[in-house]
Amino acid sequence: MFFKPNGRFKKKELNMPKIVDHNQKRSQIARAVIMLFAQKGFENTSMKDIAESTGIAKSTLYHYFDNKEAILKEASLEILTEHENAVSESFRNQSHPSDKIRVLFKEVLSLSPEAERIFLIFMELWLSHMRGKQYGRFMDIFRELLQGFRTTVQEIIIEGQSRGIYRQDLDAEAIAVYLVASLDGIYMHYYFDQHDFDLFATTKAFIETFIKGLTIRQDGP
Amino acid sequence: MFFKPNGRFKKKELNMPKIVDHNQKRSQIARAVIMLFAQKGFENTSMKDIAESTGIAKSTLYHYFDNKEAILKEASLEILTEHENAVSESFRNQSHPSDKIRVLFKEVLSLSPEAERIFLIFMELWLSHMRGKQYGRFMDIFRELLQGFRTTVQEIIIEGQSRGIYRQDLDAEAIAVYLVASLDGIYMHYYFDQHDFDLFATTKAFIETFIKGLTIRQDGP
Amino acid sequence: MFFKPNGRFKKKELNMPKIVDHNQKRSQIARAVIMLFAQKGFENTSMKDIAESTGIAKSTLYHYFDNKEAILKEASLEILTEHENAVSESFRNQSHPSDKIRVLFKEVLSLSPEAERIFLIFMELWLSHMRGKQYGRFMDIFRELLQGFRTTVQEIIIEGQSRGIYRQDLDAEAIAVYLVASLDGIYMHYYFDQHDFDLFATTKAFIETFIKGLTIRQDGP
Amino acid sequence: MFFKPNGRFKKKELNMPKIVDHNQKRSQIARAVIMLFAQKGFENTSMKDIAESTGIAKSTLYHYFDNKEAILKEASLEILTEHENAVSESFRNQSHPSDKIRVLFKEVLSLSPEAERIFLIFMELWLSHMRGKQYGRFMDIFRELLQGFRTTVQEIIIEGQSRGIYRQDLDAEAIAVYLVASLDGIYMHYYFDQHDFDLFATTKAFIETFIKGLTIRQDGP
DNA sequence: TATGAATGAGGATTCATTCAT
DNA sequence: AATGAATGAATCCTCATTCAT
Repeated sequence: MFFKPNGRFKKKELNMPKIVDHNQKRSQIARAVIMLFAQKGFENTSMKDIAESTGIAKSTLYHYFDNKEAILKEASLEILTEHENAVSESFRNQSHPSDKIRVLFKEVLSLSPEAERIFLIFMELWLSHMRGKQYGRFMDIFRELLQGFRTTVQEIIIEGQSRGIYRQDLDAEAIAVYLVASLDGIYMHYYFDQHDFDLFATTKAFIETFIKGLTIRQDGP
Repeated sequence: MFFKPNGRFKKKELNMPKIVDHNQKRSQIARAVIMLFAQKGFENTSMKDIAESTGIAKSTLYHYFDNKEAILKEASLEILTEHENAVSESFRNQSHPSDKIRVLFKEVLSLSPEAERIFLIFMELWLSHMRGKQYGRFMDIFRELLQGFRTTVQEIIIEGQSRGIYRQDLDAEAIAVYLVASLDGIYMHYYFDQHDFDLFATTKAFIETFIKGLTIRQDGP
Repeated sequence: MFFKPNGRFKKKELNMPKIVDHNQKRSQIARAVIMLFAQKGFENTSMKDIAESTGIAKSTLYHYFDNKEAILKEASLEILTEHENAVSESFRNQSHPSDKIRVLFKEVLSLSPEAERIFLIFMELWLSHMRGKQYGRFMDIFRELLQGFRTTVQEIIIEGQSRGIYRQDLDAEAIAVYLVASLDGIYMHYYFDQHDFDLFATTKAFIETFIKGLTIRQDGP
Repeated sequence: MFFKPNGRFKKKELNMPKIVDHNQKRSQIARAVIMLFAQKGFENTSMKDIAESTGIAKSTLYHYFDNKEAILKEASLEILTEHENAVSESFRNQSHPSDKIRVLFKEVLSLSPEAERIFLIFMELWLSHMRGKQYGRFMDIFRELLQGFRTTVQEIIIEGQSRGIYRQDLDAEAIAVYLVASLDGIYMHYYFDQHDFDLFATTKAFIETFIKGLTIRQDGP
C-alpha cells in the first residue's frame, strides 16, 4: 500500500521569494512528469523525454533537480502527501471498527488518476528495489508509509477486540499485514485485467466475508 | 499467480534431427537465461550478459531468437509449462473445502528459490503489459493461467456452499478473484520487507479468520 | 622553477574607491581560488566549484573575470608576485659560492604546503603551454622568472670561477640551466613517490658531489 | 623517467588467428591515438576525436578497448616496450662506469618523436596521479619502470666504487634517484623553452662536471 | 551454424557562458 | 553590482542489432 493515513509531513515554507518560485517550478515540473513516468516507466523515460514534454532544456532540469531520481521523489511525495490526508480522514466519522475498515478500503481504492499512475511507478521501483538497485532514502519513506498504514489497520482490529466485537484469538498484526498487502494485490490484478472486473464490488464481497470472520457470533444462535 | 515448479519435462521427441536440435538449443538457452532475467530484470539484462552467461556469441543468439524479447517469451513459456499443474494437483487429497484452501495457499507460497526469482520476472512483464507493450500471445497464456487459478478457488467455494458448509450468500467468483490477487499482494510485500515477517504464519492468521467468515455457525451455539 | 612565499603584500592603495574595490575583489577571489586549482587542477575545477568555494554566484564571477582562464591568470600572478624575491634573497648572507648553491637549493625545496600545491598548478600550465594553449603574457612572465633563476645560478658559478674556486673550463650557462631544471625534476619525482624518500638528504647527496665536480683540487694531497 | 632498461615484458602471443588480428588492430589504433593524446592531452581528447581520427566508429572503439584509459595504457606500453630495449642495450658495450653514464644519458634523451610525445602524456598522468585520480595498475607499471631505471644507475655507481674509480663516501642510491629525476627535469624545461637550447650540449656540460665530482683524484697531484 | 566486427541511436550528466532582472 | 535561470554542446559509455565470412 502506498498511503500513510496518519503521517505528518512538514512542508518547508520558506519566505525568501526566489526560493518559493524555485520550489514552485520544481513541483510544477515534477507533477507534469509523473504522467510520463507512469506511461513509459521511470527507467524508460529519458531526460530528453522529460525535457521535451516540459518544454525545458535538458540541462535546465538539472537546475531544479540533482538527478532523474530526484524528480521522481519530488513528484511521488507531492501526490502521496495529498492523498495521505484524504485516506486518514476518511474513517474518522465512523465509530464501529467494521465500518472503519469498510470506509478505509473504499477510500484506498478510490485513487485519483494521478495516484493511480503512481501505483505503476511504485511497482517499478519495488521491482528495482528487490533487484538491489538503491534508491536511497526514497525507499525508506515508502516503507514508513507502508508501516503507518499497517499500524492503522492493526489499531482498528485491536479496538474491535477491546470493545468485545472481534474475536480475542486474532493475531491483529499479522492480519493487518495481510489485508494491506491484499489491497496492492487486487489493484495489481485489476490493472492486469484492464479494469475488466468491478473493483469495488469484488473488494466489498471479500471484505464483508472477512469481517464476518473477525466478528464474534455473527451467525447468532 | 504463478505456480510452483516440480520439474517434469514432456517434450524431447527426437525425430527430425535438425529441427529438434534447433528447438532444443532454443529451450536450453532460454532456460539458462531465466535466472539472469530474474536477477537483473529483463530490461537490465543485455544481450552481452546473455552471451557471456551462455557461452554463445551474441550474434549467434540471433540465429535462435528474432530479438531479445523472443528470448523472454521462450523462457517464460518454459517456466509456465513446467509449473503448470503443480499447484492445482496439490489439494486433490483434501476432502473438506477449507482444507483445500489451506493446502492451496500453503502450496502457492512454498516457492522454490528458483520460482521466487521468477515472480520478479512476471512482475516486470505485468508492468510492461500495463504500459501497453505488446507481448502478444504470451500475455494471453498468462491470463489463462490466472483465470484457471481463479476458477479453481471459485469451485472450492461453490463446493463448500453446495455441501452446506459455506454461506449461501457469498459471491464465490468475486471472492476467488480477491483471494488469488491477495496472494500476489502478500508475496510482493514479503519481498519488499525483505522476508522480514513470517510469510506462512501471516497468511495462516489471515486464512483461518477468512475461513471463519466463509463458514456457517463457526461460533457454535 | 617557482619560489617560496614569504607573505608580503605591496599594493592596496585606496584612492578611486570603485576601481580599487573591483580590483581588490578580483585579487581576493583569485587568491581564494588558488587552493582549489591546486587541489583539483585547473581543468577539473568548475565554475560551480569556484562559486561555491567563494560564496559568490557563478554569474557574478563574470563581472570580475572574462572567463575561467582569466581567473587562473590572475591567481597565478598573485602567487608569483608574492614569491618573487624570496629565493633570490635567501643566499645573500653567504660569501662562498658553494654555500650560496647549498642555501639556494635548500631554500627552493623548503616549500610551504601552500606553495607545494602551486607547483602542481604550474605543472599543469606548463603542460597546457606545451600543447600550444595560449596563456599569452602569463607565460612570458613565467619564462622571465625561470630565466631570472637561471641567471642567478649562472652568476654564482661565474663568481666561483672568477675567484679561482671553480674550474675555468665549465660552461656556466649550461650547468645553470641543467641545475635549475633538475630541481623541478626532483620535486616531480618526490611527488610521484608520494614523499617516499628524503628530499633534502637526496638533494644534499647530489649537490655535494656536484660541488666537488665544480671545484678545483678538492682531493688535494 | 619513463624507461626501464632492464625490464622484461612477456608478450602474449596467442595462436588463434582471430585474436591476433584483434590485437593487431588494438595496437594499430593505440599507436595512431598517441599523437592525439600528446597534442591535445589525454583528458582533452574525446572518444569522438579518437573515432574521427581513426575512422572507426566511437562504439566500435569499445570493441577493442574497455574504456578510454585502456587505449592510453596500450599505447604507452607499446612504445615503452620498444624503447626499453634500446636504452638498456645502449651501454652494454661500455666498460668504464663513467662511459656507461654518458651513453645512458645520451640514449635516454634521444627519444623518438613518438616517445617524445609520450613524455607529455606521462606528465599529465603524473599530475592526475598527484591529485589523487586513480589510474589503477597503470601507475604501478610506471613506478616499476622508474624504479628499474634508478637501480640501473645505482648499480653503475656502485660498480665505479667497487673498482676504486668513484669515491667511497657516495650515497649511490640517493645520487641515482636525483640523476634520474634530473633527466625528467631537463626534458621538461627543454620542452618549455620550446627546444630553444641544445639539449645534448647542456646535459653533457652537466654530466661531465658531475662525473668529476664522482671520480677520485681527477685533478692529479 | 557460428561469430567477430561494426555501428547508429541513445543514456545521464556536466559545464562555461549568456541573459534578464 | 549581483544573481537565478537557462541552455547548447559536449562527455564517456551502453546496447540491440546487422553483416560478412
